[in-house]
This record gives sequence, C-alpha cells and structure tokens, in this order.
Amino acid sequence: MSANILVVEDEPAIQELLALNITQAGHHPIRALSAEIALDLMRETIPDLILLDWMLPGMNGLELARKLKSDALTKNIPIIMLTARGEEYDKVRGLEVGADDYVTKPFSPRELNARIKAVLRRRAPQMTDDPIEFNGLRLDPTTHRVIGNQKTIDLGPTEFRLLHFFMSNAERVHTRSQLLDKVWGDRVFVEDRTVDVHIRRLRNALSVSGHEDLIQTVRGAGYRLSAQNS
Amino acid sequence: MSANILVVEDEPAIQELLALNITQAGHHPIRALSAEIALDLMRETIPDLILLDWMLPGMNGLELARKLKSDALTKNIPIIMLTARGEEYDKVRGLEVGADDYVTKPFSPRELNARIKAVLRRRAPQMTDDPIEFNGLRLDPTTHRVIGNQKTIDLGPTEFRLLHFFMSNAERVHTRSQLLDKVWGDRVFVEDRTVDVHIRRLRNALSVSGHEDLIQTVRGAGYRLSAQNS
DNA sequence: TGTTAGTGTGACAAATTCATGACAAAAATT
DNA sequence: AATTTTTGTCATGAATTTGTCACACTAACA
Repeated sequence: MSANILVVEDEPAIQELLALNITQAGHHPIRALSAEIALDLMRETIPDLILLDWMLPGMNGLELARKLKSDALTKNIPIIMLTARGEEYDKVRGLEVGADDYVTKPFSPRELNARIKAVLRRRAPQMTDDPIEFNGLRLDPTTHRVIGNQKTIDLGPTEFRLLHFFMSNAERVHTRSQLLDKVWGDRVFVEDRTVDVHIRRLRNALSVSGHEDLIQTVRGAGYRLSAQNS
Repeated sequence: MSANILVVEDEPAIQELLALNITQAGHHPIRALSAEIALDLMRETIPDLILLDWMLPGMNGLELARKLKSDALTKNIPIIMLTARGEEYDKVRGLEVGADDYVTKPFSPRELNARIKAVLRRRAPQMTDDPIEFNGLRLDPTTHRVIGNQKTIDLGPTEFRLLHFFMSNAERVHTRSQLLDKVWGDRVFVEDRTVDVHIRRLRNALSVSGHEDLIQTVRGAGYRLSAQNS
C-alpha cells in the first residue's frame, strides 16, 4: 500500500516536514522546489499523488494543476492543494482544475495523513487481468474461466464479474451499493436487493466445488469473500 | 457540544483570562500551571482539547506535546499552541509533534474561540476505517471483524458500531445521550435505557474472549471503555 | 439499616434483514 | 424467428436484530 508522493513546495522547511510525514506514513516522498522541477521529475516517475502548494514562484500551483490535468498521462493523478491560512485560495477554481482536496497551513500531521489516505483509498480497487487464486478457487480473467478443485465452474457474465471483484478484494466487506458501483458500473437503476439474488446464484454455482460458503453475509453491512467461516 | 479544555499556562493572569473565555464559550476549563500538573490532571479527566503554552518552566510545551502524541491514550487529543509575539515559535517543529493550530499572544477572545471551535469541529468524525487495537481486542472496520485473543467475536450491527465508537474514543466517559447521538445517529426516538441493554449485549459478546469488563459503568454519568478495572 | 436512584438482566413482540423460488422481460444464440 | 440464457424484481417465509418492559440487583446516602 505504499505510494510515491510528489511534493511541490518552495519553502524548504515545510517541504522537509511534509517529506517526514509522508515517510512516517509509509509512503515515499519525491521533492520538487518548483513546478518546473516537478514536471522534470515526472518524466522519470509518475507519482500516485501530488501535494501541490497553491502559491509557487514561477509557474504557480493552479497552472501546474491545469497542465497536468490536460495531459492524458497525468490527468488521473490525484492532487491535494496546500494553501496558507489567509492566503486567498479559490476553492472553486482549485476544484475546477481537478484538485481532489485541499489542506490549509498550518495543518496537523494527522490531518494531512488522513487526507492522503482518503485520496489514495479513493482510487478504485483495481481488477487486473492477472489470474487470481483464492483458497482453491482459480479465476482467469483472460480465458474467462473459473476452476475449483479440478471442476470447471460455469458462471454467467454478471456472476463472473462479481466473483472477479470479490477475489480482487478479498476479506473486505462490501456494501450492496459498492458492489453495484464496482460490478454493475454506471447502470445504477438497479435495486439493492438484486445483489442478493446474484450472490445466491454465485453461491449456487460455486457449490459444485464446495466453495459455496466462501462468500459470507455480514448482516447489516454487506458481503465478503473470506476463507474463515465465521 | 460542551468540551473539557485543559489549559497549560504558567502565568496566572493569562490562565485566568483563558479560563474565563472558555467558560463563556460554554466549555469547561481545567487549569494546570505546569506540564507536570497537566499530566497529573489527565489521569483523572481526559480533556477534549489542550491549550498549551509554548514556553513553560520545567518541561516545555513542545516536550509535553510530544509526550502526549506518543501515547496511544492521548494522541488523538487536539492541541492548540500558545505563543507570545516575538517569542520564537518554530512552526515546523510545532506542527511536527502534532499541534493542530496555534495562537499568538496577545490574542482576542474572539479569535481564540474561533480556533477552539474550529479544532473541536474538525475532530468530529473521528471514526476512521483504520483497524483499532485495544488491550488485546482488535476491530477492523474494513473486514468488519472483531477478534480478541484469537477468538472471533460475533456482533450485531449496533453492537459493532457501539464497540467501534468506544474503541475510537477510549478512556472517555460517554453519556447515554452522547452514545445515542454518535452510534444511533438520527433516530433519536430511542430511550436512554436502550443503551444499557446494548451495553449488556456487547459485554456478553465480549465475554467470549474475556474482555467483558473492558466496558465500565460510571454511575450517574455513562459508560467508558478502559483497561483499568476501577 | 433502610431508602432510593441508578443499573443489570431475561423475556418478548415488532421490525428489519436475508435467502430463496418463481417469473417475465431482455439479450444472446441458434 | 425460435430457442436458450441471462437479468432484474417481487413475494414469501425464515432468521436475526432491536427497542421496551418488568423486575432483580447495587451502590450511595441519610
């Protein structure tokens, strides 16, 4: 869960503090004293997150943000704006160019870390195309097949995506809304209860290899894929 | 929304002024003339916020802040640093140890109250998704699991939220009303005594791992989660 | 020692939440 | 065009959770 975080801040003391914080939070800081340096550094490493000072000498934060957001390669990188108290920060314009959040100086390390964490978490749980194995169940996204204990498991399209998502995010409880978001996608015209039905169908299909209770109900919360039975 | 505010300030006149302000703002001041006294007082009551003078005789403010922030019990308490004008306040180091804000003397009552209010508001949603551990009990919001001494503890939705809240705000006494607010949320059509019943259910569930008396009754006040048995 | 306000506890009915089978519309396949 | 598969919803019943009560118990105080 470690991430590269680009820190664009002209004041060395503040930058030092930010870097310290980031390190302590288990991430890796990349330092830039100006927007120009930042752009240079990004040719080497594309960061997972950018902490960007609103006011910078030369090209200011807003300009840099706009530039990054207009480039396909970098436009998905989340940005957290840093603003000094009293400094006039135009929240609307900041958000307009795609800043994901902003923090007012002076900030507490706790607050900053919370924001960083929140933004990083917001990155959608990714479903890669790599084969996944979990507790004797093997799912291969490319061949679109699922095998459990030498037995081929037949799944409908939705059940397949559902299982794929569960296996990519095991042990974690997902609410019905989250599942609709991640598995169904845009079509949010679907009732929550529909998830239940598909869960049942998936469980039913998995029962051929005895993996039926891999998917557990967490009452009042949602569903979870886990090996533990309680 | 009344809060206990610990005032650590060696100059009696300033302290008096601060206390007066705090009272007028509807909060309850607890006074300490030194860092040592402050630590003593905190054994009785864990404050919701600390106003801390940067310069103190003996252990200075920075040291005290660092000490508090390194203790799991107190590290979530927000701190506002008080600094005299001209006095050299190392902003970076202050923030480094986790001060949430700072105020320069002389300050106007209005400014101080505004800061206090802001800080208290900021800590409002204090229940994160991070796993919490307390005295051998481990609660993980993402997996929705509670484990105590290798044993899985089965909780209903409300009990889970209740425990989550207690673990996020340990060592602090919560009245029934507060619990209804924080754990039940909107549905305030619930009797105070209902809390008692849920506390009992929670205790009962926790007894599986011997953590039953982690939740203590404070007669006439409410409940508290604490490792101490008194 | 009694009195009393504040808590613990078991029981219970109402409310909520889930699992499941059925079914028709929509999509995909033949 | 006919057939098969997949999908979303619903109704129903089972299982769990929840809020209250009545009553037992405790600690504090006169």
